[in-house]
Amino acid sequence: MKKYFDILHACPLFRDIAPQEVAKTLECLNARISSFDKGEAVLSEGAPASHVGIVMTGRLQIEQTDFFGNRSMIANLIPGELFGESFACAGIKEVPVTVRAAEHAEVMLIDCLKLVRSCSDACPFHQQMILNLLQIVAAKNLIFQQKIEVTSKRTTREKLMTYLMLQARQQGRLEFEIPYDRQELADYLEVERSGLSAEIGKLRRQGMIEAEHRRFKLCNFVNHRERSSGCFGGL
Amino acid sequence: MKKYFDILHACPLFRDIAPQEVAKTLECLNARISSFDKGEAVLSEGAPASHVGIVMTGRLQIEQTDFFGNRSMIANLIPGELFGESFACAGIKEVPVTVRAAEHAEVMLIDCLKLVRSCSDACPFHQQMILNLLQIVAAKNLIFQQKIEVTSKRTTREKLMTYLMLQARQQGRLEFEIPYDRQELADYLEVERSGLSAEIGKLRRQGMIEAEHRRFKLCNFVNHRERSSGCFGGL
DNA sequence: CACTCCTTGTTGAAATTTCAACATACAAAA
DNA sequence: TTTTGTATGTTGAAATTTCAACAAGGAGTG
Repeated sequence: MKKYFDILHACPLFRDIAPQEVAKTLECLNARISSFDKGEAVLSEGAPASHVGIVMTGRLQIEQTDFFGNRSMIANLIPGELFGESFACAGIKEVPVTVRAAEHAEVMLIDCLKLVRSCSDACPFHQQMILNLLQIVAAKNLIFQQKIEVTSKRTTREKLMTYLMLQARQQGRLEFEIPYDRQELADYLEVERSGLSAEIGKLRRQGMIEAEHRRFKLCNFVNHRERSSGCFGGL
Repeated sequence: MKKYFDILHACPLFRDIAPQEVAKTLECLNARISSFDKGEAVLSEGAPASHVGIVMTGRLQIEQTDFFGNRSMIANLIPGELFGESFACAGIKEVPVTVRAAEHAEVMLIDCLKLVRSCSDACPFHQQMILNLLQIVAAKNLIFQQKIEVTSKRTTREKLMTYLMLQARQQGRLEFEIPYDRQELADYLEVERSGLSAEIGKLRRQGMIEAEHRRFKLCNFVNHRERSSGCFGGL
């Protein structure tokens, strides 16, 4: 039981809610924990999008099936992670994905309507959770926006450079580590791993970057600024 | 003055707030309207991300400048549209973009902190606006997710088919109209217009779709289901 | 050490996309 | 009517990506 509270406490949905108040909050929200066997659907495509879920133990996968019947994996969820919040908050009727237990898993489900409508005694945790939810969804938004900015570039080289520059900006240094290995980076950039390796090699040979494993360093990367300054109206 | 209220009333941020209460809400939020000349920056890159903006008149553009100094246009905002909400709600310090008036424009700016912290007399509009904001941000999330699903496909053909199938699903029919002309569709799919036209022609000749202007019809598209059923564990 | 597994880099051919250019159709304007 | 402009389709060459296959270098294991 303790371990549940540890996970909740680390979960951004419960940020700034005092540990001793979590239990009360859960009661107020009528949160319940359900168990799922490996392969079992936690949420099936077409089911009402009414709940926010939190992985407590085990591992879940979000899948989507296209018109051809091809199933593709969208995300992999580990304990502490949230799912379904965008669907529930956006007010759509049915979830367009299936969430499945990749191994035996326990999941906490919270009715989003309950969360969103203030309870009768207007408890303050409630309000805090709504703000947390807003923060979480907005942050995810920025992550998506950034991914789109990167992957909208047409060539592997441009995608890679855009990604590296964003990382440098975010980490505030020209030398930094990325959270992906080569295959994962290729997946993120939506390009072929071999082509990515080739492009990294090319940039390295041109002296624009240093790269080994997850550590990158940008060299002759930054001094090209202002190239297009004064180009107003052209956009 | 009346026209401002018309725009606000149509703005999703003020959904379910009675027209006669809007003025009071604005006062409570200390909302103010500012004017900007053409080319002037409404929000400059690096400025604190504290406000949500609503375009009242004119037109704004969201720009981003990369490390090379290349400026690229991210969005085009017309009256009634919101901007800055993801940055403000996600709690990041500085906006990573510049919002600029593309023509003379009036903008309403609302301090997100004021919006998010309940006011002293806990007015109910307040709460409704937070929920509206949550709904808006979550809906944008789904739009991004969908765009990523489409553009993550590797070929023009796959991108196009994925997009058309999603449209068909959303509109609930196999014959439907899309909101883009060819150039705009190519931009959305992140492909070349000429290549897109070629691919549409190919699909048409193969009898899989009918297409003229913005009207599409999917024909031998749907019966390929279940091809990969039973492929568990392979994902 | 030998062996396996895994990550990364490399390579060349095939497939695909981009790019530039032009053809056609249609609508609006003169 | 002619003219102009815009949207769309088409084409071929150049550039790029994908694909399949293999090589090299660790890390871990027996």
